[in-house]
Amino acid sequence: MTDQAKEKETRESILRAAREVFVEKGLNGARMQEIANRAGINKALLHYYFNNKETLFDFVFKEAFSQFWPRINEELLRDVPFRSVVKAVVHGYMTMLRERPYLPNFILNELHTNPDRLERLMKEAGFHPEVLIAKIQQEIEHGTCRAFDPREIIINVISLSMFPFAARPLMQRVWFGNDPEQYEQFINRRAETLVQFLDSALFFNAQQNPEGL
Amino acid sequence: MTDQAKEKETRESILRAAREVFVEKGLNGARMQEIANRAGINKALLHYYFNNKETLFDFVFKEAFSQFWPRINEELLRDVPFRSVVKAVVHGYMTMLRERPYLPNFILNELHTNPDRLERLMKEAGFHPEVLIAKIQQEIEHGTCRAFDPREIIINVISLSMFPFAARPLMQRVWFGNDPEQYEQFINRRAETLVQFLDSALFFNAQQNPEGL
DNA sequence: TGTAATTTTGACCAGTTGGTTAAATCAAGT
DNA sequence: ACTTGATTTAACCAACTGGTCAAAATTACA
Repeated sequence: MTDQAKEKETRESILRAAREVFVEKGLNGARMQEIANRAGINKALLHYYFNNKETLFDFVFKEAFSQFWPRINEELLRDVPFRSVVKAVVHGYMTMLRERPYLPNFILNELHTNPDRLERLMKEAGFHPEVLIAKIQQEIEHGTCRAFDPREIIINVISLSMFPFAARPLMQRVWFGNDPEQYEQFINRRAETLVQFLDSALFFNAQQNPEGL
Repeated sequence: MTDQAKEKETRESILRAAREVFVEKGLNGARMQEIANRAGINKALLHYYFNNKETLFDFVFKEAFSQFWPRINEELLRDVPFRSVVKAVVHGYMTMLRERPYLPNFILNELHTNPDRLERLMKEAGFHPEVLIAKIQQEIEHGTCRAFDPREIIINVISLSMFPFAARPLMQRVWFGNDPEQYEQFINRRAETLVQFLDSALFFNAQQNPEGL
């Protein structure tokens, strides 16, 4: 194996291990030793790749944080109705979260512990809601969408998508006797019903399906 | 001052300090020394009142956790329509969360770090959704409420109530230039609009207000 | 006032943690 | 084979952390 390939491989295994441990234990609970162990390397080598804990955490957190806001630019550029945007966003969130179920908890966890990091990352992984808000307002004026504060609509969509993942340990126990499989099925069904729920909440003629998508 | 009064006062100041520090830093990030400092006492005295960190954390967490599930028994016993129950629950949540804005984050934080504690607390601070589910199902059959899985309805109500508090640092920065006052106003307005939102989502004749309450 | 019980304190400790260092190993080019 | 540079390791350390303990201060009460 070449040098570069090996380097990259080690780096990846470190990041994978770091993600695991940070997600499980949080920044403060995570131990560099454990990350090294899971990556199958020495602790000194860990510091060789990432100078210190903060650097490593920052890298992992940044990666996760970049996925927090809905990705909608493409949909918005095309002239689809807001209703289809909602559907696309929800489905996008749900598939993303099925792959990264740890993400909401991870982000909410370290959200208020280090405001400076947040400030910095907010600028880097920018979310520009102006276009989206304008579209919502436009549909409200046009009478298609119910008249809620657009910011609340956006927060509601994010809340409904993320919270069930963040509160999974609780929900899984209450509703499904702590059976992971049943909860996954529940989440799978939810991808559909959530769109219906938001449809009823936001749009006037909520019985039939939206045309696009 | 009598012994008992003083003891109680010290104990309360410890708990107040512990709540602060645990909420800010999490279980692992919290330092017994800092808790002692904020309580204005010695670290040894802290261990005199609470044997160890776990005991203290358990106490604080348990107190918070007991408020997680909606309190609805009284409303349900009276024969009010589900629509009014939703309204009452949302308002109950919002006033509770205005007093304890740290609660969602705090609970979601330590949710998946210690499953055993969760298991124990779930039994103590019991939530018995059977009655509520039955009521929802009944209204669905009666044609008043849209046909969603009752469990999803409950999760949605909790999500919409709690998430904006859990994600406050983010939301406050994105929408309100990190001005706490503006966010509080936003939350205050939300108490009303959230009821409307759920009304549209769940019930068929969603324009006018529900009769009860 | 005297005394037993409780509350508070400062000093201390053993274990852990993030991080360092100097030396050893390895890969690749010449 | 030799040099050069990157990678890996074991041993180590200073700082910190939760927790202890014996003694001092305070309080309750006879």
